This record gives sequence, C-alpha cells and structure tokens, in this order.
Amino acid sequence: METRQFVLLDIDYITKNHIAVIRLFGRLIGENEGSIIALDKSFRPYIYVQPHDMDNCVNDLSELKLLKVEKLQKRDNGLLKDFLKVTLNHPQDIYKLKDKIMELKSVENIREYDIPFYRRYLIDNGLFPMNTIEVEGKVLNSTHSSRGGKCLFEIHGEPKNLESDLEGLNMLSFNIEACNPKGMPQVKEDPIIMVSFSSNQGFQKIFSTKKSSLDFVETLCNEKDLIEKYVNTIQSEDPDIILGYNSDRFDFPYIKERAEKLGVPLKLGVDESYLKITNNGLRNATQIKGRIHIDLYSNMRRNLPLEHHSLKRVYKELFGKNKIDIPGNEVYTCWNDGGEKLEKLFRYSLGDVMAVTEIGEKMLPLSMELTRIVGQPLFDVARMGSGKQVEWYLIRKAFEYGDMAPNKFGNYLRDVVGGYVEEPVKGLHTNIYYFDFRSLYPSIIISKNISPETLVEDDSKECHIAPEFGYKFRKSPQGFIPSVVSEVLENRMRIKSLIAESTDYRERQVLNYQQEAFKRLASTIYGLYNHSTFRWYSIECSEAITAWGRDFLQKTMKRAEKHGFKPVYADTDGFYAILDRD
DNA sequence: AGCCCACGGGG
DNA sequence: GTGTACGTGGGCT
Repeated sequence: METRQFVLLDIDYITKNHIAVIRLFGRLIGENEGSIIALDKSFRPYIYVQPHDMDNCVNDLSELKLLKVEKLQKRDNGLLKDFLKVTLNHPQDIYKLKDKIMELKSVENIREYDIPFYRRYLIDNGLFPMNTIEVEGKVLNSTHSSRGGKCLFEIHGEPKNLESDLEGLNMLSFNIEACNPKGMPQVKEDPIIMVSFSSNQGFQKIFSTKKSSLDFVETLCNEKDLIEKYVNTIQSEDPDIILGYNSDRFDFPYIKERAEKLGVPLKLGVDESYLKITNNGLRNATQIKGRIHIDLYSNMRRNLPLEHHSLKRVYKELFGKNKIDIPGNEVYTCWNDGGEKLEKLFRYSLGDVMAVTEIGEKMLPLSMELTRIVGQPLFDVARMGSGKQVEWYLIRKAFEYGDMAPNKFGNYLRDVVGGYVEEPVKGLHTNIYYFDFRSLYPSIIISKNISPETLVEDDSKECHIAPEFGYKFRKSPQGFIPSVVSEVLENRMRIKSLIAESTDYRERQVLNYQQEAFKRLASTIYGLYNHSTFRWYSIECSEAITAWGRDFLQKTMKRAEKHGFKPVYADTDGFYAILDRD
C-alpha cells in the first residue's frame, strides 16, 4: 500500500465492466510531483425510497434488479422517518429505474435521486475540491513528463480530506485570433491566425502563421501546425487551470471546429482525452479532463456590476489601467497590411491574454475558497449562480446533519413584499448619523428560527409569531436553515478573528476571501426562500423574514426619534438620520 | 402590468 | 448524465 497526497482538481466517473469507477484528478504534493488520476471502484449509486408501507415496499423492490435495499431512518422536514436506501449497480440505472420505482403502489416518493454520482461521492466521503486529499492504495502506472510525471492510482479504503493551504497551481490563459473583412470571423471560412498564451509562471508566447521579429512570436507554416502546437503547448505546460475570456462561447467552439476540419485531434486532457463541449442550457461549457477550464467572462458578469463586461472594461475596472486596444473591425487590415500594424496586433493579442491571467489571479481566489466551502468542483462552482452554490452547500450540510434533502419543487418566482423604504428627504443634510443592522435577514432567520420545518399550525409549542402574517415558528429545536446560517456566520466571525491575529500577508488574504465567501452564502440564503427552484422553498419563510425586517427597522427608527434623531432616508436594513441640536 | 425573446461577449 | 437550464431589458400586447 502506498499513500499519495494531492490537490483535488476535478472528478468524474467512467464505466469499466459495467461498473462505475470514480476518477479523482489531482496535482500531487509532497515527495511526489506531477498529476494523478486516482480510481475508486468501491462507490455505488443509491437513492432513497419513502414507503407508504414498509413491508410491501421491500417486497415490491425485490422484484427489481437492485444491488441492495436497507431500512434506515432520516430526519425529514423535522421528523424522523423510515426510509429505504436503494443501492444500484450503475448511475444510469437510476435514470432507468426511478420511474418504475415511483409507480409502485407501496412507494410514496423517491428522494435524492437527482444528485449526480460524482457529487454524491464528494458529499458522502467528506471531500472538498481544491483541498488536499490523501489516498491509500497502489500505483497502477506512472510516466514522466515535463512537470513531474503522471500517476494512475487505485484507491483502497477511504480517501481523507486534509486541511491545507492552496498554492502552486499552474494557471494558463489563452486567446485565439481570427479575422474576416466584413465582421466577426466565420468559423467555416476564416482560419485561426494566432494563438496567444500567458501563465502565472511567466510563460508568454504567441504562435502565428505569420512572421514577426518580436521575440515572443513563433511562426508555424500553416493553421494545422498552429493547432497542433496549441495542443502540444497545453500538454507541455500541463496547467491545472485553463483560463479564457468568453472561451466557452468563442475560443473553444471555434478551435474545435477548425481542428475537426483540419483533422487535428484536440487531446487536451491530462489523460489525453478530447475536450468536450457540453450544452448547459443556452450556454456552452468546455470541459477538459483533469484541468479546470474557467471562462472568466461569466465570472465577471456575476461578480462585477458593470454596464458591460468586455475584457477592456473589466480590466480597466480592476486595475485602473488601459490595455492596447484594436477595434475588432481593424484586426483584418492589421493582419493583411503587415509591418507595424501586424506588430501592434501581436502586442494587442499578448496584452489580452496577459490581462486574462491578471484578472484570474485577482478574481479566482474567491471562487477557490467558495469551492472549498461549497464542496463541489471549481469548474461547476464557477458556473453556478450563488443560489445553486448555496443549495449544494445545504445538500452537503443536510447529509452531515442526517437530514433528507427536499426534492426539487417547481419553477416559478413569487412576488414578496420587500424591505421597508422611506424616500430620502430632499436637501443637503449635515450631521448625518447612519444606523444599520448587521446581517439583518440572516439574524432574523436565526433569532426567529425561520425554516420550512419549524413553521407550525398549532399553538401547542412556544412559537415566534411573524408580524403582519401571523405565521408561527416553533422556538426549538433549532431548524435546519437557521443552524446552517448560524454556522456560516460563526465561521465568518472565527475567520475574521484569525485575520486579526495573523501577521502573514498571504494567509490574511486567503482568510479574507474565505470570510467574504461565507458572507455571500449567508446573505444569499434568505432570498432563495421565494425561489421555487430552491429545494427549501417556502413562501411563508420569505414573507416572515421581510415582515420582521420592516418591523425591526420601523421600531428602531421610532426609538431613535425619541432621542432626537430625524430619519431622512430608510432602506431595508438601515436608515440615515440627522440630529437636531437646537 | 405581464409575457416573450434576444442578448451578452468574442474577432 | 442519478440530464438541465442565466439574468435582464426592451418591445409588444
């Protein structure tokens, strides 16, 4: 038996002899260097069955080809209930059998049937991507490469999650150029004329089909050679993270189609697998096995509230600097006229890709910390909205607490009355005081124990009663959502105190990203209560929170007025007031 | 006011 | 892929 430690970058499963095998992709740390693919054959897919009648249900299920059926108890909506854990051979079997199981008369419902296999694996094993994982087992195969070799490993026993710092990951940004005299390049006609690279390790290079005296430009004979060079560069640089700007929707689809046309295999994965473009709704997402492809454009749209998100605009916002710009419609003439214009095009292209690296270095730490909290792959977390991030965090918490996750609900949004607002009093005010609640809504969730399962009809227990609506929330025991929210806030406070103690700049930076990530999670949760796509959806919880919010704010304003403050503006969780000294 | 649809961003 | 799906703003009814 051997031990390996690695940063968990990515995860998927493959099928071998009809058995699903989990693959963990990682960057080795410690004595061994390079990348690792660790196989785990031991994990099986399962769902929960909620029976009408336990005995009949066990009987009915025995007719189906199932691996195992076990009775167990889980807390569901606050009550301990009996369930059957149904284990199957292959994740696909769930897709095939879930309707059949649902149709059985003895079955009331099926639960947790739509948690993807690799996510289930991460949750059940307590593993967090972008953390260090320790595995025991045997090396199946190992080869050497520029960055320390590749190791194929078979896991025996339980993988362990170790707390550790995250550093030394190789980020490579790329950017392609193509041009058309009349507008956007057309993939059917217009070849790729250059590919630019920049890494956080100082690698900077342009491959092009035209010559240049610039030392960072290397010339290839034709487009086919250029794309082959592109593949070779990714394999030799062997990045953990590949960055692009709008690469999900432009660079990768473009390069893929050109490569197909020219017959170049795009073996970009650490296992030499092909890139895969998946359709996530309207969006494309390009996956490369063992590397994390992040399209910073979507990240910027989510995290920077700007009027638009061109690379130029985002770069200016984050660094206050302008980069060399060539308007899209001039690329064609620069390329064809050559000379100084062409040199400028090369410099522009390199500038773009270097900007992508800079933005990545600045913005990715938050996504990485979020990944380490949410516990799903960075690739996924980077493409999730904050609502989905929270939901996956909660699904993991539910597992930890022994709670059954609710099923998905619906797909609509209900309008709920928001916070209390008083329009500003016109005029120039001096001597202004600002009163605000710290994390108002999260605090209300905790103090009023607002959770779907604490909402009760009867008066038999001690309850908090919501203003305006009269909804009753029992005072104890603490509800699922309130306990998660308080855990999140406690974590944030703990991290803030660590920041205060720490003297190491880098450590403080990481901690600061962590506390920001927790803050985002906490403040997102309340807003999800009125999204029917949220598994813990509850219109009553949503209404109760804002009702208490309005109540607290108005009461506080009245008390302030008694002490001589005159409110001039109020909004949701705070108000401005002037103090009359006359 | 509500519904549907296109767009973003890339050269 | 244990399939699923963005947010917003404008035009139209």
